[in-house]
Amino acid sequence: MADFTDSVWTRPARPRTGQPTLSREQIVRAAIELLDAEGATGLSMRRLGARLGSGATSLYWHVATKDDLLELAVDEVMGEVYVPEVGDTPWRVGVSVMANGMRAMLLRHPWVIGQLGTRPTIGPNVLRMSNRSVALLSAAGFSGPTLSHVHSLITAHVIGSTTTETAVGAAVRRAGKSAAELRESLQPFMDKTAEQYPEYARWREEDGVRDMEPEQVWDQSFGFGLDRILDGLDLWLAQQHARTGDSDQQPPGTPPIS
Amino acid sequence: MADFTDSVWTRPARPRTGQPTLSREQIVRAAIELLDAEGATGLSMRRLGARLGSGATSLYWHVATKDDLLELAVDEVMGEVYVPEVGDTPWRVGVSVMANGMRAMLLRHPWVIGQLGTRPTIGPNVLRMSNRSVALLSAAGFSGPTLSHVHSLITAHVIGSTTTETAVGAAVRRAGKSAAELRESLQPFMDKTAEQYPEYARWREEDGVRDMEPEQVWDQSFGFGLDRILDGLDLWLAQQHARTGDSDQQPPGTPPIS
DNA sequence: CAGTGGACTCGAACACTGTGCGAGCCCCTT
DNA sequence: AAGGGGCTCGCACAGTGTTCGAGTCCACTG
Repeated sequence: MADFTDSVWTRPARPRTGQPTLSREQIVRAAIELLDAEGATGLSMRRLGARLGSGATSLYWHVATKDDLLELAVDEVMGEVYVPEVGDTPWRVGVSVMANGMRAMLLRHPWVIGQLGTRPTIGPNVLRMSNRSVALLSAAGFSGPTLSHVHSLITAHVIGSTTTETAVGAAVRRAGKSAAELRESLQPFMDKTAEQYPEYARWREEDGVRDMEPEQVWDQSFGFGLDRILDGLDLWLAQQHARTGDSDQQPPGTPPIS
Repeated sequence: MADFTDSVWTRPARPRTGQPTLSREQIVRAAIELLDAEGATGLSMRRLGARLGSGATSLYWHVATKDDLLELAVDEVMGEVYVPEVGDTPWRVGVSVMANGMRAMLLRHPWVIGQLGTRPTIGPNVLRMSNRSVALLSAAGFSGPTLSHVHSLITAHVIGSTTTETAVGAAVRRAGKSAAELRESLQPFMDKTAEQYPEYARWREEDGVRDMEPEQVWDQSFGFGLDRILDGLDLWLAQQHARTGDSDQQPPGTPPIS
């Protein structure tokens, strides 16, 4: 049984010599390509081996198990998200950049979502991100357990909203139609269930979303949520300041209402 | 290829006669039990069949595919979450009850998380929940696309925060140790990486979480985030009211700061 | 009452999956 | 020249989801 202490990250990497034809980095990169192209079900050791021009079981010299490979792949793509250096921008902007960057990355690699619930991510790139995030939030005026909660709140919003977005993305892809066509073909079913759910139906008529690009709607929804969260956090900071009574030193954030 | 139009919910159920030994409901219930007990990897058609005392392939008469079965199972457990009737409580309370209920359900059935990113959930119980939620938010003063965004924001917070929570839950379970023991055994690794990430390390020392029950920390984190979100939404409602100028008619919500 | 058809169960089989094992290759060191 | 370790890979095993066709049983019709 795999102990958590014994994970890809805690175990020492195998020493390398010579010029082997395969390398861990190469395998991870190829795995990511395969995952991007065909989703989580498209990745099998045999197919990955074929893609690399080698036997399937050769991979096991460089990677202990498929699960480890996935963990490596997740951390690798986590490295794609940029988190601003502290002091470069107001904290709201810094957090927004991080959140939007992480969302964009999850949309580029939708298979990551399915991995996040199965094991905690503690790879170097994730830790690097966390480090930056902590710096950002610490400078904003958060500390102790609250800082942790704020970090969780931001990433939870990214993960949560992206989860539902990739879900319908997957459906659209499976159907092989455009999102609009799919909604069209789903219409009769929705009409039928709408009869049972009056509130839902009433809202569906007036939502005024029918003639927008789906992408725009997602972006808007994500941005709206993030803004509300940041507003709520700003409010909390203001209250905290009022309570402790040091009203002379402003936290380096933009005011909640512009 | 499975069209989305052709899903478990749009397809008519098979007509039933006689007293067959298997039923769709029974299969779904057993599947949920298996999933709860052993996680997503523990569910296989053969094992499910064995549990029900029947052949594995008999299940395919009642359920078109394993994917369909999972969809049914997800919707089934979605039915466990209670969403208050509109008017019973202030909207903040109503939303809190819904969010906490959904979180509790996801923690009871951690395998659901892994399903949410792969396909959209449009089962009857989900629709029932959405209907209630729409009613709640509509009464609170949200409408149009914003209402949709608010609904997404709430569920995203539930899904996102539960995702990371179940992730470490899975690790704890795999390790076969308690959460405390696991963190203990992970300590040397964390210490080593902490050297590289100063901010992270500094915060880890002062987070003051080390001697709390992990469950309490999760609860606290979730509650903190939800409160910030609700504050942000209340603020938005207030601004909206100020803008449209009807200051006499208060929305039926508790004030943002008590 | 005989018989026909449909609801339902199930075993065999197919094409896959992740992974362990041991044989073999190649190059570096002694 | 001999050895050994890094590395590749074919075979095999246990298990997966799903298809197909044969078989059972019951309700209805002629």
